[in-house]
Amino acid sequence: MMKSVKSFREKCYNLLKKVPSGRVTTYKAIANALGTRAYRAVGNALHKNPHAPLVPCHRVVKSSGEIGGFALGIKKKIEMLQKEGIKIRENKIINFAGSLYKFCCIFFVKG
DNA sequence: CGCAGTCTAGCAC
DNA sequence: GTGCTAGACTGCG
Repeated sequence: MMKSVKSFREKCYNLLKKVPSGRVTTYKAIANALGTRAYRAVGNALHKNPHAPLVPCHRVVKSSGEIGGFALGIKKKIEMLQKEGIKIRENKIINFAGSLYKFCCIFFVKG
């Protein structure tokens, strides 16, 4: 069905780009911000992430506080996050709640 | 701990 | 062009 649906993915990347350094977000937050429940679709879009350096897909983690996955490898994702100031133990974020970033502001302020 | 739900992208026919 | 499968998740039992 030739779905010219670039809105979903584009929005995903757009939201992700709004995530500041030293902060992380969850797939749910993105899906929720997009107004959908396709957490997996978000991860899928990020896996194919055409905006690799443009979109910090490594700043996206699971809602459980785990890293989740990464096209280049979980370890790489962790190292990148740690460099940004995020503390990670094994495959889980320590200050997850503290490093977690929400798209609330963009929904209210719509910057 | 395991199953079901939800959406998009890619491959096959 | 249409249909089916897979995938970086989440919530409930």
